Amino acid sequence: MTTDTTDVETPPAIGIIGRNLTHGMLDTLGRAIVTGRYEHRPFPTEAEIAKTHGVSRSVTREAVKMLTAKGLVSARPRQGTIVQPASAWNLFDTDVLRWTLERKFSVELLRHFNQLRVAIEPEAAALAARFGDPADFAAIRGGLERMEAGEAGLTDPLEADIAFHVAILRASKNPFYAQFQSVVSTALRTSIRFTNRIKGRSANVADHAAVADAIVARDPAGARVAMTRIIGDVLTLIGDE
Amino acid sequence: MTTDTTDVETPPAIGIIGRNLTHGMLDTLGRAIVTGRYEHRPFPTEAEIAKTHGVSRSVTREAVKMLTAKGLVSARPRQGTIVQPASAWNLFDTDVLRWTLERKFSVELLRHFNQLRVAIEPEAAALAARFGDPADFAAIRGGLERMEAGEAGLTDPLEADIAFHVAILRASKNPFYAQFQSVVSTALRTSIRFTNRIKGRSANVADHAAVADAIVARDPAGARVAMTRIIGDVLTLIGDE
DNA sequence: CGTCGATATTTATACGACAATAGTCGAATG
DNA sequence: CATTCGACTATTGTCGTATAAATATCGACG
Repeated sequence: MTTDTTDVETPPAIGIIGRNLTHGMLDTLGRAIVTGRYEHRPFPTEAEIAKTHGVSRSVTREAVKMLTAKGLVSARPRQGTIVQPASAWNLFDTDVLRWTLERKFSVELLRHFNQLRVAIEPEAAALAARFGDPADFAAIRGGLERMEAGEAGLTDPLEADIAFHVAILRASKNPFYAQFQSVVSTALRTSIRFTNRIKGRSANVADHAAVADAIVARDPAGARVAMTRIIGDVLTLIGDE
Repeated sequence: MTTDTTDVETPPAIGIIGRNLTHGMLDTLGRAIVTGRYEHRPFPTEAEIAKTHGVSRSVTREAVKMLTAKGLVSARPRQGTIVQPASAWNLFDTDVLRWTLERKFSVELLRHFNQLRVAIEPEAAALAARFGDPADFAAIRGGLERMEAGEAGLTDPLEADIAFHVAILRASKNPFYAQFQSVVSTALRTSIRFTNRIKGRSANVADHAAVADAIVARDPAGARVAMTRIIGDVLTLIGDE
């Protein structure tokens, strides 16, 4: 009946990943798409997916619908489900971001991350200096103090670093900037593996303090410059510009 | 049976919007959520949605799953579907963006748009100057020429403007920047209603030409400055900084 | 009064059936 | 021989129902 396509497909391993079958299928299919498994092979039909993975067609359909919502695929009757070009994918979706990381943990991806950060974060710092409220400042200062504590090995410096940058994004009071929390977190988490390896940095707490000081002093231009220095350093480290 | 909640819900109007029932439901529910209809009211159960809209529960489930994929809601057994805080929404999703626009076409939203653009586009122009290829340059020049033609009323100057900015985003050769095509397009489309109203601008073709020249001349810094001027003008027009 | 269990509610999963749609291919016709 | 129209078919779209799992609520009991 269904042509024997039980070749290299993921074994009937029922979705162990997510919290339910649908999320498991979503994860499996999403990773397969981002990995490029269906670049030279047609995306299977719903019936085939259901059969090869040992789930019902309902689960399959819901997973495919979620992939559609994330822009990875589109479905039309009779034509089947087709993988969309990567340009149509919603890269800021946390799932897509995770799958992308698992695919290629490359320097190129890291450079793209930081090319984005060098645009976003200085402006975010400037906005934070203009619109941040005392609670935001407290969060920023908190991240900074945890970074200092991390210098002494008391806390995780990476998590403190992330908290610092995320606090600034939130302090910008612009919902679009807040969207970059996941991207920046991911970038920092993956960045640490490289930057720590390339150079014994970490002692940039002073730079971070300069950003915080400028923000609290309501100095947008100063905050922008100080933040640019932080990320510019990272970019030069990984060989950009 | 189901408590009489047929009050102000959207009438049984079967999804006329999308290309099928599921997309119609997605659009209806998404717009309702973004509009804030369920801020002070619990999100209905799947059975209620299916009943009030006259569709099957399968259609409802698939629509809810797509909303989940976009971050608007989360569902747990027995607890029902709950609307997520706006900070969890994927604002860069084209659907969410559209619904957001339909909700509040406010100056505040326009300012948020352009606060994002002032961060993204100058860097995109700089990247385009470094990594753009002849085909990209041709697209940028094409948009510029269409803008000039638009000056004479030959073409739509807005669409030409959009094409110009989108071409630069694509020329950055960074997939994250390419993601902003929809945001920038939307921002420009809505911006025109305000900026044209506030001031008889439009004669900024010279500024755009300066950006294009710098990019083609492989001058990243010049491109960045020139692009900053374009968007800075818009920001001052709408009263920011 | 507190803790534990029964119960009910809601999503999660499953299966089967039919409808709608749109490629494909063949036949009829000019 | 070419062209157009129609039947066929594969695939998603929609529906209804049934069962399972999870968990909030409430009542009973210690």
